[in-house]
Amino acid sequence: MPRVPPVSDLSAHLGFRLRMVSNHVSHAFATKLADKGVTVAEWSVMRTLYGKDPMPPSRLADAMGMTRGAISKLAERLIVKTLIVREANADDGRAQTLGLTERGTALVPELAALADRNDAEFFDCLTGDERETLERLLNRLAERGHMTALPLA
Amino acid sequence: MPRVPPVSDLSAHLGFRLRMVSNHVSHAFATKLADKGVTVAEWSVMRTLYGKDPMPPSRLADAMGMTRGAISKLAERLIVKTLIVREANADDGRAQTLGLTERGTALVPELAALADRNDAEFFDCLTGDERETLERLLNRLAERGHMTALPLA
DNA sequence: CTGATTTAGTTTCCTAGTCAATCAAGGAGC
DNA sequence: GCTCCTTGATTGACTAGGAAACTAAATCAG
Repeated sequence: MPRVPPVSDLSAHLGFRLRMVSNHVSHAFATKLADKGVTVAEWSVMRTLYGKDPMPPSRLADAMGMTRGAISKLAERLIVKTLIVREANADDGRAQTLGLTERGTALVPELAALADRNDAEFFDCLTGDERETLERLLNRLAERGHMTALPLA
Repeated sequence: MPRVPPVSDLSAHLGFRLRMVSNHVSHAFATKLADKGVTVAEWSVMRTLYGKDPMPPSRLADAMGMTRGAISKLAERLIVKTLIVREANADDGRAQTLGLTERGTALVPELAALADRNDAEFFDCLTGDERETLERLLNRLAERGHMTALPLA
C-alpha cells in the first residue's frame, strides 16, 4: 500500500451519495419506461406538455434545463413515435410549437403511474415524516443553488 | 388548455427532485474538475486507486458501477494523460492492473480539495444537523435499494 | 493431451447529450 | 427598401457510456 497524504474519501461527500442514490432511482425508472418505449427525457417532455397548450421548443428547453439542440433531436424522436406533433407558427415563420398527440396524451397517465410506482419502490422505506424532511431539504438546496430547470443533463 | 385526467406532477416525485439537485451539484463539480483537465469519472477512478495497490480494471468496474468496456476506455484516457499506468500481470496473461502514476498521485489531493469545496458550496446552507439527517436518509435509501457501487452511470 | 468452457479485457455499434456553426425569418436604422 | 443584427431552430462534430460480439488466456473434463 503506497503511503500518501490523507484526503477526504469519495463517500464523505454528500454530493457523491446524492448522485449514487439519484442514479439508481433514475436508472430503475428508465428501465420501467423502456417497456413503454420511452426514455426519461421523453417522459419529461410529455409530462411538461400534458394538459397545456402547445409550446415552442425554446420554452421546453428552458423548462427542462437542456439545450435547444437536444430538444430539437428529442422532439424529432417523439414525432417519429407519433407522441407529439410539430406545428408552424402562423405569425413567426421561424417559430413552431410542440404539442402532444392524442396517443401521447393517452400515454401520459400510464407513464405517470410508473413514476409513482418507482418513487414508492425506493422511498417507501422512509416514514412519512422522513420523506417530508427529505423533500424539504432538497427544496432548500434547490432554492439556494438556483436550480430552476428540470434535471436532465 | 386541453382538458385531461389529472396525473401526478413531475416535481411531486422525490426521485425527480433528487435528480435535479444531484445533477446540479455534479455539474458544478464537473466544471471545477475541467479546469484540471479531468472528468468526474476520471476523478472517481483516481480517488479509488489512491493509497491502494494497483488493481485490475474489473475490480474498478465493480467498485464504480460501470461496465468493463467503459473502464477500458476510461483507463485509456487516463493513461494518455499519464495519470495512471497499466501493468501486465505476471501470473495471468489475461489480467492487468491499473495504478496511479506519481503525477496522478500528486494530483489527487488537489482534486479532493475541489470536491470538498464543491460540497461546501452546496451544502453549507444546511445546518450540521440537517446535513447529518440528509446523510442518514441517503444512507438508508442506499442500503435498502442495494446501491453498493459508485454512481457514474 | 485435447476440446469445451469460463474469464479478463477490448472493440464495435448505438444512444443521448453538448457545443459551435449554420440557416432562415424578423426587426431596426438609415 | 436595403443592410445589419438578432432570434428560433436545426445540423454536424464530438464525447461518454452501455450492450453485446469478439479475442485471448486459463481452467476443466475426459
